[in-house]
This record gives sequence, C-alpha cells and structure tokens, in this order.
Amino acid sequence: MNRIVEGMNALHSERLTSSNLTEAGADELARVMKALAHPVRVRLVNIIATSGEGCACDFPAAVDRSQATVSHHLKLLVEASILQREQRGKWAWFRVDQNRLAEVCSLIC
Amino acid sequence: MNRIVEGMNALHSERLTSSNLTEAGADELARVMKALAHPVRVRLVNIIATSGEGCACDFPAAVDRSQATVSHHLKLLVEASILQREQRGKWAWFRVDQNRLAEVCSLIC
DNA sequence: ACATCGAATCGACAACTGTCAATATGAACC
DNA sequence: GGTTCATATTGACAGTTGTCGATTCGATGT
Repeated sequence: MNRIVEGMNALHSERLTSSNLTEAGADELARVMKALAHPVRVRLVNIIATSGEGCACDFPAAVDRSQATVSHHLKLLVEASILQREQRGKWAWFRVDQNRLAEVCSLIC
Repeated sequence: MNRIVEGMNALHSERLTSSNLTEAGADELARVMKALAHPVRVRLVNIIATSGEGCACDFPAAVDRSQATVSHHLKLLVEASILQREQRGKWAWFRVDQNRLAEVCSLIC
C-alpha cells in the first residue's frame, strides 16, 4: 500500500552497526534520532519520563518556551512515536513509549 | 579548568529517563543525537562499523556526496566522539568508537 | 625544492528548523 | 448556542544545516 506505515516503520532487525542496514533504514534511523536531537525535546521527554506522564499545560513554563513552540516539539516527538498523546477533557497528556525508546537503543547498539 | 572537556563531557549517570538530568546534560545529549540525526552520517557510521574501519577516500562514492560534504560529516562525527580518525600516509582512516555508542545507548535507556 | 594526491577548509547558496504572535479549533460548562 | 479555556495551526522571520566548487593544507615521493 504505502511505502512507510505512517510514523512507524519496518526497521525490523536493521541496526546501525550491522551489515543489512538499507538506505531506507538509514533514513528512518536518522529520523528518530532527529526527534531527540534538540535540547527542548530531550527535556520534555525527561520531564514526562520521570513523572510517568505529563500535561501539556505545564510544559511552557518548564522549558521556558511559548505554548506554540512546545506544541510544535510535542508534535515531532509524537510523530516519531516517542511520546503518546491522550486527550483528557480540555487537557492533553503525554507518556513516553518505553518500547520505542528500547527500540531506538537496540538500533544503535 | 574548562567547563566541558572538549568533545566529551560529564554525562556520568545522567539519563534521558532519570530525574537527575540537568539542563547542560540535556544539551549534551541532544548534541550527540544530532550527530546521528542525518542519513548520510548514519550510513557512514554503518559502513565503517561493518568493515571495522574505513578510508575516507571510499566514502564520497559510497554515499554519493562530494568529497567536501563527506569531510564535513566526518568532522561532525569525530567531534561527537562517535568516530576516531587516524592518519595513514596520505589517507585518513576511521573507526567507530563502540564504547561511545554504548554510552549513547545507556543515555537513552 | 617541487609535483602529486588525498583531505580539510572556505565561500556561497538553498533548504530546513526553532521561535513566537496571532488565529483557529475543539472540548467543557453554562 | 455562546463563553471560556487548553491546545493546534498558521505565517513570518532569524538562525542553522547541507551541499558543492574552489582553494588550501599536508604528507609522499621524486
């Protein structure tokens, strides 16, 4: 159907240091890394991970960025499947997908 | 002496998902991630890792980029301590610092 | 010294990214 | 249905990054 299953992909057993890494695999690996390649996004993930979950309403103050900027970064993290979003009433709550993080690890080592 | 030991840093036990991550730690973590956040750099690391080592002379053809561009990417990877450079006569050879990769892993998981 | 050849650096340019103010969307509560 | 409040989206702009041709640097061998 479509070449890449939106957001997620078929990195199966392709790893940074093993010989079967395809060009598409390299693209995807770089894409995930890019999601974690900004201090604000790292801090967001850290804040959410340490608390188990976090409300978007708290983040602008926590990372000293505007609401629009925070929303932008959250979107990138969700698109990379690192965060999961959940609507609770008016509020947006986020959790870290630990499996995804573990997957990222296994891609590197 | 200086606040950051050039290229390397004191990430000691600061991890993406643990509560003691400082703002400086987040900056440094993002900096390392950034080094792996480009398809060409991922492919360079992969090529070098699978062969054990690699000569810069082979990379432009391998990744389909100019010599100048490859040199630029190699520099970023060396600065992030992911690659180690060694001069052999006229040629520059590179190896992957596996310990550094392992360190990156431990920062994420 | 000089010529050669591989790699690094420079300069320029296009593309991408991070940021915020302003606006739109959408959910809850009257 | 109108108001309120939290979040997303848009538009604009500055800063950063990726790229290459041209040049410089450095090591070898003559």
